[in-house]
Amino acid sequence: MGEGKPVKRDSQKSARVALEEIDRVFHEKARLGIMTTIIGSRDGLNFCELKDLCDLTDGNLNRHLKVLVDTGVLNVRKTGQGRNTNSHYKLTAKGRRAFEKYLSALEAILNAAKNSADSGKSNSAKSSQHPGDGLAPATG
Amino acid sequence: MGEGKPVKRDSQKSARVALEEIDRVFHEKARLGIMTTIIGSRDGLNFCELKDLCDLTDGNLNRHLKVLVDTGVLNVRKTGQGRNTNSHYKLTAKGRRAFEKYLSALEAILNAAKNSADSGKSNSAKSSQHPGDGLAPATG
DNA sequence: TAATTTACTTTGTGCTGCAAAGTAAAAAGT
DNA sequence: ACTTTTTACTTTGCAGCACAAAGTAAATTA
Repeated sequence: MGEGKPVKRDSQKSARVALEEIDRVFHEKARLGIMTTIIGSRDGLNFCELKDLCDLTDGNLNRHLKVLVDTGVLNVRKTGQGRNTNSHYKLTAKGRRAFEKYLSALEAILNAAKNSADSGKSNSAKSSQHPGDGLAPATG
Repeated sequence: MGEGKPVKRDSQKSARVALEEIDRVFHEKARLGIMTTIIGSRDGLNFCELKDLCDLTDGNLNRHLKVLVDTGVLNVRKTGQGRNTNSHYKLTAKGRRAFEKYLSALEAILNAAKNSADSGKSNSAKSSQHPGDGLAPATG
């Protein structure tokens, strides 16, 4: 027993384990937005709806969707041609599972960080109680 | 006009707002690890400690620390020379505030995503058009 | 004192995100 | 009818970033 701060060490460890579960496919602003948008739609969304909801440029959205399709997170169904093209994107079962795993990892990191933030904040005694939800702003 | 799912829309909206608060400086695996590690230490950590705790290569750690220092998130204090160099990194007040803001944004997105995931779950996910394609488990 | 180790720093490369430009077809204007 | 505009994407080019290999400086060991 030489450990002074078991709580902090625990946080670090779980954060590190969770960090390994962070899937780069999801850990990207634009794609995180796409996923958060599409995961709530039962029947998927088409290009234009996504563009509108995610506030991305055409090319940018297209690229990220391609990544998500190529990794099997989404599937596409394209109908029509030219101006009438409709590309309908939908979450796959694998995609959902993978994303939920990512979310779990994020949650673990978040909790670890909040916990650590608490313990590292004060300059003197360790008050290891954490406010349930909001992160208290730093003092100075 | 004509929205049927207020809960989902709410989630999407808050997720989108939070997405804008996602600071690229923190939204990167390695740096997230560094931050999560260093935020729990009252007096900061030196290069070697960070290297050990974050499991990063020298060059990689150095680069990310540089980014964090250059953006004013961390400050460095270097003593000694050559093999005796000791680079001590510590969170700045600004850095702490910024990181806590990032964490809050992450939390909002996480909640929105979880919320949306629940509402979008029911009948999708089973019928993928491209089965069999493995989801790359990007663990590296 | 030559080789090794420690504690970083610099350099090179390949990938990724982003937006501008391009394409195809329908709709609108003349 | 035919030219222009709009819609719905796709392709291309570039800039920036992450990562690791190689480099540097000094202390320690053989």
